[in-house]
Parts: sequence; C-alpha cells; structure tokens
Amino acid sequence: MGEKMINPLRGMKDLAFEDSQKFVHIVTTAIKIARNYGYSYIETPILEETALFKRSVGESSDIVGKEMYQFQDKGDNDVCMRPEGTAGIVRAFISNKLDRQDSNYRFYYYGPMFRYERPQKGRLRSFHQFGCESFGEASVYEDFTIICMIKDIFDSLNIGFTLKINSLGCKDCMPAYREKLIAFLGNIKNELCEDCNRRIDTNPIRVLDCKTEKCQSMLSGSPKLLDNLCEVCDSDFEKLKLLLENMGIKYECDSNLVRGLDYYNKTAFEFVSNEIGSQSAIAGGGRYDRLVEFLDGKPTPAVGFALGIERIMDLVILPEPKREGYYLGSMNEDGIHKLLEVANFLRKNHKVTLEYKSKSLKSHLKSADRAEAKSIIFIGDDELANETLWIKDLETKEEKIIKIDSIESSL
RNA sequence: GUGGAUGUAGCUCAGUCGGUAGAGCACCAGUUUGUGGCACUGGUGGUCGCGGGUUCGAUCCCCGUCGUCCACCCCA
Repeated sequence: MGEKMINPLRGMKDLAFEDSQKFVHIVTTAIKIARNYGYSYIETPILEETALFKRSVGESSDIVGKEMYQFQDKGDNDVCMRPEGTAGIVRAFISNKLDRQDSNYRFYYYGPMFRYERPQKGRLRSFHQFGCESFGEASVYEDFTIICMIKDIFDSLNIGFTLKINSLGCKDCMPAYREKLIAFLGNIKNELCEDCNRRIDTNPIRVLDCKTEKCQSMLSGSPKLLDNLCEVCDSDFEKLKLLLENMGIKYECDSNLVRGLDYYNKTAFEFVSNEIGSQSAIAGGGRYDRLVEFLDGKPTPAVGFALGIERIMDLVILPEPKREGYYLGSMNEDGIHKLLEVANFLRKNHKVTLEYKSKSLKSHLKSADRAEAKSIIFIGDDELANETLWIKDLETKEEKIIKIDSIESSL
C-alpha cells in the first residue's frame, strides 16, 4: 500500500480479450496445418545456457551482440532467455540423441521469445513465435513443402503476403563469394556510409541492402550472390523456383535477402506484409544444414521457419462471435441458491455464466447479451414458488417454463 | 544505442492565452411491480504520469525523470 504501482516491464504486454482470442486463433490454425504436414509438438525450456545462442545464432548478429536477456543464475551459470526458437530445438534434438537415428523428425513449437531492444510497432521485448523445424531431409522438396505450409497458414488466416526467396549458398560457394564481395567493398569503402563500413566486418552481405541512396548507387556493379552459386546450390534454387511456379505460388527473388542469424545456408525466405509498418517481416526461415554439427551433433540437414504472432495479430480478423451456452440469474437470493445446482449440472456439457447478484429480469437479459449466451435461465418470484425455471432462447426468442427437477430430461 | 512525438475518467479524446476539469463510448440505475441487443433520463468514476522550479495560485509555463508511440539500427 502506498508504494509505486507495478506495471509490466518495458516492451512486455499482456494479451487478453480480443488479443488473446487472436493469439489462440492464430496458434490453433497453425497447429492444425503443421500437424497435417506431419509435424509433432515439442516444448523446450525458455532458459538455456548462453553459449547455446552464441554458437548457433552467432556472435556477429545483433541478437547475440546486444539484445540478449543474459544473467548469472544462483548456481553461477551463465544463462539466457531464448531470443529465438531454433537453437533450443536443435539442442533438444541433439540432447535426445535423435541425430544418431537415421530418420526424419519434424517439430512445431510456439511460445515467448525475449530480445532486449527498443520497442516500436511490431517489435516487443517479449513476443511470441510459432515455428517448425524439419531434421534429416536434405531435399529441396522439403524447402518447398515448408513454404507451402506457411502459405497454407496465411491463407487460412486470410492474411495477404509477399514471398521473397534467396539462396545463401553452401560451404563450397559462400566463402568464396564473401571474399569477392569484401574485396569489392574494400575498393569503395570511403564512399560508403558509417553503418556499411561497420557491416563490412560484421556481415558484409548486409551492405547490399543498405537504404541510403549513396550506398545503393555505389553498389550497382557489386557481385551478386545468385550469380556465384556452386552447381548444386544453383540447380536446387532453380528447382525451388520451378516448384513454386508449378504450384502457382508467387515469389520475388531478392539477392539481398539475408537472414539475421548466422546459421542459415542455401534456401532463405521471408514472408512480408506492407500493412504493418516498418517491421514488415511476418515469417522467415530457411535451411540450416550445418547447425546440428556446430552444436556437436552428427551432421544433419535441416530446414525451418518462425512466424511472429504479434505481428500477424494486427492482420487477422476474428471470426464472428457465436452465442453459446446459458446465462443464469435470479431476482432473489433463494433463487440464486437453486441456480448453483442448475449451473453445476449444466456445466458438465455447456458453457454457463452464473450471476450471483439478484436483480431485475431486464437487467439480467442485458447481462445475458453481454455474456453472449444463447439462452437465459431465470428464477423470479413465481418460479421460486412453483419450483420452476423460466427459459428463453435469446436468438429465436422462444420461451418455456420447466420444473426444476425435470431439468435432466428437458435440457 | 540515436532521433522525433506524446502522457487529462476503464477506453477515445477535448479544454483552460495560469484561477484544482468536460464530451462520446463503457459501466450502474430508472422510464416498463418480470421480457434483451434501440431510445430517453439520471448516476458512479479523475490528487490532469511522477518530482522539482517560477507564481498569490500550475493540468496549462520552465527543468528533470519515468512510461508510451513512431522512426533509425536490427529482426519475427
């Protein structure tokens, strides 16, 4: 008492009412589709050893460099709230020795992620992702299938998007391209902006999609990633494009599309929306064939994606609410007492809203509307005297009176 | 981390060229001694983000602080 009111932490939001309904709608839709594609649920801890994220997400990324919720726990362990989902799933995949098993594993997950960033539209410190990870399948068909799955999810949520794809190459072609690009950038270093000069060291490919006009004009002759792929990467990328075209899925090739996390290779993709402000990515993912071995597992090809639930919450339209169940109310205390038993019975099969305050029928009817009940059950003075219930269907407006002790056969 | 806005009732916002505040929505009640989603009437509800300064007096002016929003960076 008298102390300062406690508010949620910066960048953290409570989800209730319409927001939580949207959240559940998105997650249940995504789960249903993921299950149709053969994915099963996996739940991993929110807290992990910090080293996990340093080795997977990569020290060069901003996520690890400056956005982690990292601290020492009471056992003096260096721990971290997960900033993304893939690392923990891969860790679990290896911890459970699934990498020793020569078969495919497909997992879906959803839950909160934490990044210590400055909040803005579509960007929170505590936010939720739904994601899928497929292990053991090297075929580009799997990349294609996962893109189809995301498309299905957005289609069923009625959300429009643009699909962008790129290939990041593999261990055979990416390093060579990287050197080529660094050499090119080195020559025009003095003309590039401050940010780009920093990027040359941290993530040179990012320089390619710098927003400043000066940089863009300097970059017109830069070597392009897609022109420098090895034979396998190139033919897989061509195959992916063909598969998408045959399926009628529109896409844009974006040679500058770079995933923010270090572990990606080959196929990279992003679903963007132009309706949600500056943070336009609503889902992103790609292939990460080397991550399992980086984390000391047996080399296992993998591909996955994550979608930002809060970002698509602004885009989904909730289905019309339907009236459901019963609202129970009385004009007098004794009636409420009887309704407690009625509620107990009905709750075995129906949604029930029981009002404990005695008040007029009119007032109860209003409350019943607000509760979105399909029917109201009411006990007034007459019903109390006759041991009956007055029941009205709020949609059809039909009314009936039944004996309380015949409720089991009447409802 | 940088920059720009902003902070008045549960919500959306007005307002006072400095004299401690209002509307709409929502909520409650009544109009109808027992018939809803409409209408009308009335009511509950705010130390005008917090701290300091100027002033006889600050919600309004000044400084600070915290929060929120938006953009950059980066990302889902």
